[in-house]
Amino acid sequence: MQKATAEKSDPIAAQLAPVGRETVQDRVYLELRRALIGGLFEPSQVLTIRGLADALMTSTMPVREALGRLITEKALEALPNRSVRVPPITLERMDDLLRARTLIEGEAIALAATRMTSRQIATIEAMLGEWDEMRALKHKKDVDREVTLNQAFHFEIYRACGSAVLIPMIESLWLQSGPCIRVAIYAFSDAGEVDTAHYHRTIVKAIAAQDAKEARDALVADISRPFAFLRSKLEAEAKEGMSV
Amino acid sequence: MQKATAEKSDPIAAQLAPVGRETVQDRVYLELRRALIGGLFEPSQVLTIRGLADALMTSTMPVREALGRLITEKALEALPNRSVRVPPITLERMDDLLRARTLIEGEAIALAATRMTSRQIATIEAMLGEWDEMRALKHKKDVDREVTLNQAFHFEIYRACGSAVLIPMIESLWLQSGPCIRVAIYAFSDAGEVDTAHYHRTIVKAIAAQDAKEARDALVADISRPFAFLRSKLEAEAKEGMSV
DNA sequence: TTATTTGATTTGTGATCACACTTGCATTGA
DNA sequence: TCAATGCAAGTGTGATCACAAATCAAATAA
Repeated sequence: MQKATAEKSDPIAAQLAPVGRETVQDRVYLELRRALIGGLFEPSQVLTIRGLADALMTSTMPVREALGRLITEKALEALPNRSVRVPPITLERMDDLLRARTLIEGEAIALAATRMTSRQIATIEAMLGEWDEMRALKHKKDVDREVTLNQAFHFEIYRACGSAVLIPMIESLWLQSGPCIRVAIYAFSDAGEVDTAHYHRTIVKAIAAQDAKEARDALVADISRPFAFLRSKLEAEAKEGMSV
Repeated sequence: MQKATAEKSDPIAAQLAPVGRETVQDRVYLELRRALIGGLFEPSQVLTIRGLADALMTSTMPVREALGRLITEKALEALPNRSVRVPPITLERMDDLLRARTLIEGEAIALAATRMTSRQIATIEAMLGEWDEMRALKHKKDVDREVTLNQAFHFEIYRACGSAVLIPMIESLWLQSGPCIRVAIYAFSDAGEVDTAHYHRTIVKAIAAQDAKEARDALVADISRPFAFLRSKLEAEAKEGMSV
């Protein structure tokens, strides 16, 4: 019995879960992904291989490969100096990202709206409740939790679209817009919280009714908001920079 | 004068082109990309780091990093055995890829249709002529050249859409559908050539007229064809497999 | 003959090292 | 005082090695 595959005849194997063998590189990659989507790095911040390796308590090898992967999906940027940084925010890039996100995530939610099972719908409804719960005790604004919950809500829907091609593209888009979004949420967290829950409720309602068009519209409104916030902030800063 | 930046005041610097410093890893990555889009690897083929390193005449280091990057953009697939292969063809994946491509490339060409300068339009018109030229001496069917020219034509248009976010996504989609397309072209190269030129002419005409909708429709028809070919081939094989 | 086991080879992963380039700072010169 | 020079620390890249896991083939047992 040298085989690695679990055999039904083995009564012990049936009780054991496969232990999995994820590599250090994968852990580093996923950790950096999490940090980027969560906005833990700020735009234009420069990252060094050895610095990250120290922080993550590994050698440079897994880090450099993870950085390379993040650069190819445009989550990070390779400077001509060969140093790498998280891409800076510009108005053009924001608009570009928003257009791509409405296009692709809109398509994904339209597909999901006609495919989600009642069980899946129940899951995102439960998330709605979790959201209200968090908002109830809003004495401390827990931006991290807010971001995480928002991500979980959206991807629970996207997963249901059934497209193995669209979902990675959406993840890439979130990776790219993560740093921007965090800046927007920080700047407008008070104004943002209320509306987010409202839009999410609209989305759930539309999906429950299997109304693809309504779901898409609600989603577009949801993801457009932080971009609009950020845009107004950037424009204000630009104007201020002019006058000073 | 230690500075690396070219200075206008220096009469010598004005005549020298920057030498550039692309890494071995980049060359390996681009070479593998080219091979994948061109369909030089066949679906389900397994690739080894040391094998590629020998073929490319480098050490394993640049190759493994390039493979990692290609895996993150789904151009290659990491098996649980930790070996990597080019993804196999399935009907579901084909439909998935086609849907994503019509969605995103359709949007890109619609944007390009309203933005292309007369100079850019002249460029793709010239490509049309090149296509006819190649078809004129079709005694030997040069599939490589056909694939290359087709790619150049499409990306000349996509580049004009002005979206730094959409273009890399399109490249990723071509990377993923490259192996499938090559199989389709090989199987139906005789039937394919004529129509390709026709659709490309329609596309150019629509763009020249700045008709975004017509351009999108023509593009969708163009990229749907090889997928439809491949689909009929796969279905035929599946039926054959049933009866045998 | 067929199934299992054993051993040799191949393969991916991570660590370490050498080298070249960049960057920052102190020193030197006008 | 200010710019240019030179040195030192830091950083990315590629090569090589050690190790564990996987694969394949021959040998053995049923």
